[in-house]
Amino acid sequence: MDDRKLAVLRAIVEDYVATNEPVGSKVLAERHGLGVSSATIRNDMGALEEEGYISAPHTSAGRIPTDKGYRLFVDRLSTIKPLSSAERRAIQSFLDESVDLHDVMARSVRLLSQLTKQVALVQYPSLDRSAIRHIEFVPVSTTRILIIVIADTSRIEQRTVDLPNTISDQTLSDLRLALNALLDGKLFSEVPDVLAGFVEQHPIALRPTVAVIVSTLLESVVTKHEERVVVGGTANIARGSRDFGQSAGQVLEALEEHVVLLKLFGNVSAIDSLQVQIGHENQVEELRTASVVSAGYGTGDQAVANIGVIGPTRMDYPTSMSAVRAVATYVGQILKEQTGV
Amino acid sequence: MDDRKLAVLRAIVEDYVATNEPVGSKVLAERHGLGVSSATIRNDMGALEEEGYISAPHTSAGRIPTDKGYRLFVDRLSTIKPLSSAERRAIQSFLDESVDLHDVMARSVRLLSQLTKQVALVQYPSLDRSAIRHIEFVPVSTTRILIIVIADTSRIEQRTVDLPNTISDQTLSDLRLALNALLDGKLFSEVPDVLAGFVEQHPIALRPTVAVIVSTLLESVVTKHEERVVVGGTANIARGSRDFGQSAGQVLEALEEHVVLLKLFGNVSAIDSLQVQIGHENQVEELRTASVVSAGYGTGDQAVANIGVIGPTRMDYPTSMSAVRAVATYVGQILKEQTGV
DNA sequence: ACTAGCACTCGAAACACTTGAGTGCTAGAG
DNA sequence: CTCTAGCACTCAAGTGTTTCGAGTGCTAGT
Repeated sequence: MDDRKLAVLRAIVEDYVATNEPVGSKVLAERHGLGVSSATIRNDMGALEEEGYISAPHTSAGRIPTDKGYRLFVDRLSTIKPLSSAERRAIQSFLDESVDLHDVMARSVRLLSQLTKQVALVQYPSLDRSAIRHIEFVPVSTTRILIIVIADTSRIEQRTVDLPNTISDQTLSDLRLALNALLDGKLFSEVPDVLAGFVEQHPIALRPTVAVIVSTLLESVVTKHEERVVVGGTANIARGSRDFGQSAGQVLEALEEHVVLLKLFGNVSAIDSLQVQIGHENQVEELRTASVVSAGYGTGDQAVANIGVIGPTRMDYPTSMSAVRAVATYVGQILKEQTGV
Repeated sequence: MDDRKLAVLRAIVEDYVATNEPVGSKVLAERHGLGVSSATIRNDMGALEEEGYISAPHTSAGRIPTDKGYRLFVDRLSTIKPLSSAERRAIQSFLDESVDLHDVMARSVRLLSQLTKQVALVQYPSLDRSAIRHIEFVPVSTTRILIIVIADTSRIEQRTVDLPNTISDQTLSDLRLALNALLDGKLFSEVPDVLAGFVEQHPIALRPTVAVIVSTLLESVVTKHEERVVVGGTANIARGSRDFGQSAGQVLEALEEHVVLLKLFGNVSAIDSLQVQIGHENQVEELRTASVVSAGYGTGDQAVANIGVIGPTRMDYPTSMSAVRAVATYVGQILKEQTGV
């Protein structure tokens, strides 16, 4: 593809993102130093339109990039804009103040939405990728206990469970020791295998009780564990209200469905790998006019969850990408500091 | 005040809430069975306007209620519409499926926003009103532990802390037992008093370590504990976009500031007491065009936090009030079931 | 005390008209 | 062969004007 045509496309994208107005050949020739006249640019634009990279809302308006145009821009024309060192410091110090996991999540989402002026999405560390650090039983009454599972990613799950029989403090304590010995450091996904046969190792009188505890444990770590996602900066949707037009409500609605958000992220992407989904490329019907920029984060070399932003396809990709990458990196670091050895 | 004038006011409020159009004397006479002609109603409307209960956007439009008008309506003219038993069952069964505190909060906020078509706000149980159920230490490395505080309201706080010296499992266990013995059942607010002098009871060699633990504990339960609030149904703002007009963005923005939300709720209100703040009555500058309906909830006779909805002053108060009350009651019940004895 | 009738007001919708940015095409220059 | 200048054409958006009608306040009458 012609070099100048690419330059024209880049100029169109950048101008449109900056002004939110369809961009015409004239301003392009004047303000973007392409060194050719508007007529020449018109020819190139014609060709670009032919090939599907740009389109005109109507005859007498300028051109706007299509999803395909943005895709080419992201893939070949843009360089991820590095953050200023002041920004980096600001991010780091803001996240450093977090006292616990919720705080880290809340601060990241706020940070990201402010940096990008988009809606930010932050997924809690996925239990599928967490290991057990500790299990605790807290007696609530003689036949009722609170089971608490602490993951190495700082996530804490709790379940209340009613026991068929009363249980002594001593037995409970023994059970706790036994389970911790077995499960400490094990991945959540390994738990069912490790616990196979565990119930049968106990005296018959105790088995119903142990069975209830084990099944609740299994339920909380494998079957029914939720993926949690935090959303922030929804006000940014209303702000640039032109972008989503009438469908702003639909977008907001979709963002309330956490299932949708997870679908949007797809699988947990590898650490440091930026993923960009433009417009129709994402999996969610209602969000076909939106783009998602996401990255995985994690404490080691393994990613534990995703983080990202969602906004109109007309988005400042270079900035969003660098912000997402930076925040993902720092969140990983903080988490490592808080939970690591 | 004249009975008929009150009836007219009620009709205006109900009609305006239903149609979102300024209501004129004619439809009022025709559709609300007041048994008098439009001219008579015009006279009454004139009087009501004089007294500040309604106002006209412009000469040739109908009237709309003022904040003062809504206030009178809520105080004297409306009866809280009871929910159908089907609705009650639906609420109960939906909340019954919750597995833990987060789940209860998430489900309540969703439920409330769907029932009222407004933005729902649910505050996590306030730590100020919680007591300690259990404290746990999980060693992360030889000089680093995770402190976990479990409240009787199911809230769990965690902090990672670096110790000045290594600590043996035995010492840690002793410490845990001692602290639990001291603090179990104590209100968070009582903790500082109870722990006064605790450090000094330990051998000098241990004191730095104990001091760090105690100060972190204090910090997490008193100084720096957050009030957490969940917001849901923000899409409802965009939906009836006429209501907030251009300022929808501002409203969304305000709702992202959790400090603002707490200010909005004010103090935790008593259990079962519905509170209604109309328009300018609330404490938040940016939300002067919004009304808040809230109630306290709790596991016993003491409320532990607030729950409510926020929407335009033009809101269906009877429905909102009954929904808020019902959800508050059920949330209290569920929490009691999950945490209680 | 209520109602019928009437003149008046003023926003909203409809319409015609103008403006100007942007286009495609063609002919000519380098 | 590539670029540029010029020109006729299109069409959204803005502007001014007109019409329409819902709603009002007032007055006279029952």
